[in-house]
Amino acid sequence: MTISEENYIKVIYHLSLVSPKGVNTNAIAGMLDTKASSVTDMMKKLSDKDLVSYQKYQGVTLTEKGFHSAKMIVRKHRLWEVFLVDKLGFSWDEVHEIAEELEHIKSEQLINKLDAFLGFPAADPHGDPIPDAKGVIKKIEKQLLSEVEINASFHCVGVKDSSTDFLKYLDKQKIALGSVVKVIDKEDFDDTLTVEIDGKRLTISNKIANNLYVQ
Amino acid sequence: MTISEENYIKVIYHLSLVSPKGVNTNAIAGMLDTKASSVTDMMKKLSDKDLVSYQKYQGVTLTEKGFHSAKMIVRKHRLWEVFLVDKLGFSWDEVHEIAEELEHIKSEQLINKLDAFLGFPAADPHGDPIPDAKGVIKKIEKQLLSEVEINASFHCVGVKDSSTDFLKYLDKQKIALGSVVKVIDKEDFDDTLTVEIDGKRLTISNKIANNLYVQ
DNA sequence: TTTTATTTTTAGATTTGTCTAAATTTAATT
DNA sequence: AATTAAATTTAGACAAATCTAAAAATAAAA
Repeated sequence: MTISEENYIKVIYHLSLVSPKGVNTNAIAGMLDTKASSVTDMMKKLSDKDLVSYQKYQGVTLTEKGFHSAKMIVRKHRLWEVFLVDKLGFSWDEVHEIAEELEHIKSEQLINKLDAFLGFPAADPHGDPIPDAKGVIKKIEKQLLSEVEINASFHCVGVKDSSTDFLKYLDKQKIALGSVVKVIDKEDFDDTLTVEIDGKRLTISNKIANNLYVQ
Repeated sequence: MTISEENYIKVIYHLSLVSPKGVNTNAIAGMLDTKASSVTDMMKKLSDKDLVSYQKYQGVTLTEKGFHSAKMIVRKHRLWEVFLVDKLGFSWDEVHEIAEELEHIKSEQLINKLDAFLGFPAADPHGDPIPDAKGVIKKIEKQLLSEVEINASFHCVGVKDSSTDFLKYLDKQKIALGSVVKVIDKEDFDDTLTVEIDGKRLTISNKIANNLYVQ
């Protein structure tokens, strides 16, 4: 697979999680910042290689083969992110772009040795699960902070939105994966939350709460 | 720079060390397993980018800019090799190909953090020096084992030939960088050496001795 | 159910890096 | 110095991945 093909497969994988019945041409084009016509061209090629099933105007889905390839790319991306944060000292908002390059390095031996070196981590720095060497993904039990009951305690296990702005906000508020959150109160009008994080009281907008996973 | 451009620059760099007056089109084509006409095309492009100075039929040399780029690529290649051997447990004959891919990852911050993580190594697993962040290369004092005087002791500091076969031969004979070598005798007829390596006596052909650096 | 709007695909062009085959230049040999 | 050989460059073509503009199909609205 070329880097370009891998990028298409990866995007189709992520979009499939939201629309499992078939991914739209325009949606793919939007994610890859390319034109719909380019997507159509590539779908024909990926279909010839039996990585996607594609019928004109009907959207695409990954084949078994394409699904497995996608998970291997995601595995590589997330393992490299762990390496960058845990070993090299990058912060969690700096690693995505570098991992976008590293995920295309080919050697399977490399990624399995890296996995071992990192201690077989279950999740990347944003809390997203890492597929194992066979492609198995252990689902992480989690709820959005915006949806949990009041007066209960949780700990942060992941973010839904990994944008730099959101991650930097969390850093500023000293919220990290593993932090303990107790929901004190929820405002009826706009769903603003009052929470206690690692003992400190804090007010959190619904938009924030809607992007933070807890367990 | 594209990956292809980087590969050309790197090859010109290595060939320049042997022919500093100008590198031949055919020599480049040979190293990159491509055709002379492709090299000519690329030389025009690299010349337009001020990475090489090129005049028809006269061979090419690197400009200041090209020279610096080359050293940064070599730096990345060798640091990744150290990572693969020291941290992931690859053997020294397995790392070249993977490093060929890793050397094209773009982030400067990444490579400097990797350098620090590895403890600012001076040389890669084959004994080749690693340029620092500014491109400075500390020359490693070394001689070929085939050229040293008899009855003196040295230690192995590098290999000239990094082919799998040669490296595997050294592994088999338990010769590693750091091993202590004493030259006992040299056969006049074919320059075969009798040596003592880490205490064990061994007979070594001139071809071997001519690919092993000692200090 | 037409008509309109949106989405998707086709057709043809472009760029990058490569190739083959022919032409040109330089080097080597007689 | 003339001829032959080798190296290098040019010209034209091709595959991969992309684009624009036009055509076709599907979905939405009147």
